[in-house]
Amino acid sequence: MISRPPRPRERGIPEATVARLPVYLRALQALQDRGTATISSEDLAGAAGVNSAKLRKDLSHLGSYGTRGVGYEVEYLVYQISRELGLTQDWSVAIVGIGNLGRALANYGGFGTRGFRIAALLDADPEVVGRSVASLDVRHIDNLEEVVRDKGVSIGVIATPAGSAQGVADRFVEAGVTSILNFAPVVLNVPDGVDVRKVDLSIELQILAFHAQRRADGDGPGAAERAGLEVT
Amino acid sequence: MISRPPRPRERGIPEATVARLPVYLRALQALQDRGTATISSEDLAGAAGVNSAKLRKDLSHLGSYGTRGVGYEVEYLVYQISRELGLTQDWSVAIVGIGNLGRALANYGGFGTRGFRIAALLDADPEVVGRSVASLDVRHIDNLEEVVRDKGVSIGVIATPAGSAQGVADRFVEAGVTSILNFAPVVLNVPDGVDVRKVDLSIELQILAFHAQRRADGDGPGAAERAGLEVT
DNA sequence: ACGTGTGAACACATTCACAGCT
DNA sequence: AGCTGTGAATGTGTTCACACGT
Repeated sequence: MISRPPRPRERGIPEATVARLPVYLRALQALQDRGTATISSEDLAGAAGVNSAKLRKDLSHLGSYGTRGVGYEVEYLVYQISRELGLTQDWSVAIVGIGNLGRALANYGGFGTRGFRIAALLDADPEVVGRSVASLDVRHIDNLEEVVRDKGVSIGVIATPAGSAQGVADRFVEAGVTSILNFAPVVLNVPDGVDVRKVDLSIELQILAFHAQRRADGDGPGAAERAGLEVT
Repeated sequence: MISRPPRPRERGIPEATVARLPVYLRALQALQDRGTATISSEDLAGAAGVNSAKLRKDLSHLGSYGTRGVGYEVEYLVYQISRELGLTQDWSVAIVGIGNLGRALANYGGFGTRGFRIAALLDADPEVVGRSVASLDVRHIDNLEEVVRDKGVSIGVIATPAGSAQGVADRFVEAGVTSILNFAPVVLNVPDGVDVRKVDLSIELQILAFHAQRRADGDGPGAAERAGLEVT
C-alpha cells in the first residue's frame, strides 16, 4: 500500500550493506509475487542467505521500517530498498563489445526487474556492426559519444577483449559516463569521481581453486570452515 | 629461474588477500611477458590498482619473498602466487546451462592463463544437446554425475535460468563437487563444506545505480568520495 | 510475548610509519 | 640509500544480547 510517512533516513550507508540490499530486494520481490504481506528478519534473512542480526542492522541503516513484535511489511520494504538503490528511476545502459558475452548481457532480460534499460550496443568489428541483437542494432564504436549524449547513457558496460577495455573506458569517461561495469580482465584507470566495478570470471575461479586446494591439503583442521561463503 | 628454498609459509591467508592475489598474478604475468625481472611494491601496486602498503602486507602473508632495497623477483613471485592459489595443478570445470552466457564462458579462452580445463558442457534443452560449442559436444544434464566422476570435475559452473539453479547445485553437491560458481540470480542452499561464489549482473548494476544516485543527490558534500572503487 | 533496533564486544581489513636488512 | 616487512593505530564489518515498543 506504500502510504506511511517518508522517513528522514541517515546519510552514509555502509558499502557492505549496499552490496546486500539487491539480494534482499530480490528475496522480497519473490515473497511479494507469492502474496506474502509481512516477514520477520529471521525468515527474510534465511531467504537471503545471511543471519538475522546482519539483516536487521542493514535495514536499520535505511530507517526504522519494521514493526516490533511483527516484522516487516514486504511491499513497503520493496519500495524503500528500491528507492534507496535508485531503482525508482530508469538508468540507461550502453554495452560495448558484442561478442559472446556482450550478446549474453544484451539478452539477459531480467535486468533486476526493471530500473535499467539497454540504450545501445556498440562494437568495433564491421562484421558485427549493423546486426540486430536483442532487438537493437549494433552500432559502430565511433558513435559512442553521440549515443551517450542522445540516449542519456549513465552506465557503461565493457565486454570487450582486455586490450580494448582501457580505451573504451577513457571514451566513456570523456563522454561523461561516471559508472562503469567492466567484464574485461584488466585493471581500469579512471579519474576520481568515476565508479568502476569489475566482474572477472578467472578471478572467481582462482579463488575457488584456492579454497578447494585448502580443503584437499589441510583436510583435517578447520577444513570446511569457509562453507557457503559468497562474493562480498 | 625458480630455485630458492621453499619457504615455511603461514596458515590462514586473509580472505581479502586471497581475492587480490589473482589480480597481482595477472599484473606479474604481464610484466613477465614484457621481460621485467624485478619490481618494487610501489610499481606492482600501481599496476594492480592498490596501494603499496596493502600489497606488501598481502605478499607478507605468503612469506618473505622480496628483497629489501630491491623489490620482488617477478618470476619467483608468479610461481609462489600460482602455487598458493592452487594453479600448479589443473582443475576440471563443468558448465551447466549452454545459453548465451554458457557459450560465452565456454569460449572464454584465457581461463586465467591455465590452471583450468573445461571438461564438459551440459544442458537440459534437447535443442542444444549434441551441438558442438568451443570444440566440445554439449551433453544432456542427465549425464552430470557420470561426467563428474569420469572427468574428475572439481568446479561446477551454473549458467542456467534462476529456476533450475538450485536443482543443478544439489546434483553437483550430491556428485561430490565442493566448488560452485553461480551465475544464476538466486541464493543457493548448500551444505557446509561446499564453497559457492556468485556472479550477478543485476546486483552489480544496482550497486552502480546506488552510487550514481548519491552523486546526483548530494552532489556537493563528499560527492566523489567513492571514486575508482572496485568489487571486493 | 514477540521481534525489531541498537549499543557494546569482537573480528577483520586497511593504512601509517619506521625498524631492519641489502 | 632504498625498499621490504611489520607492529601499532585506525577504520570497517559482524555478531551478541537485550532493552524497548507494539
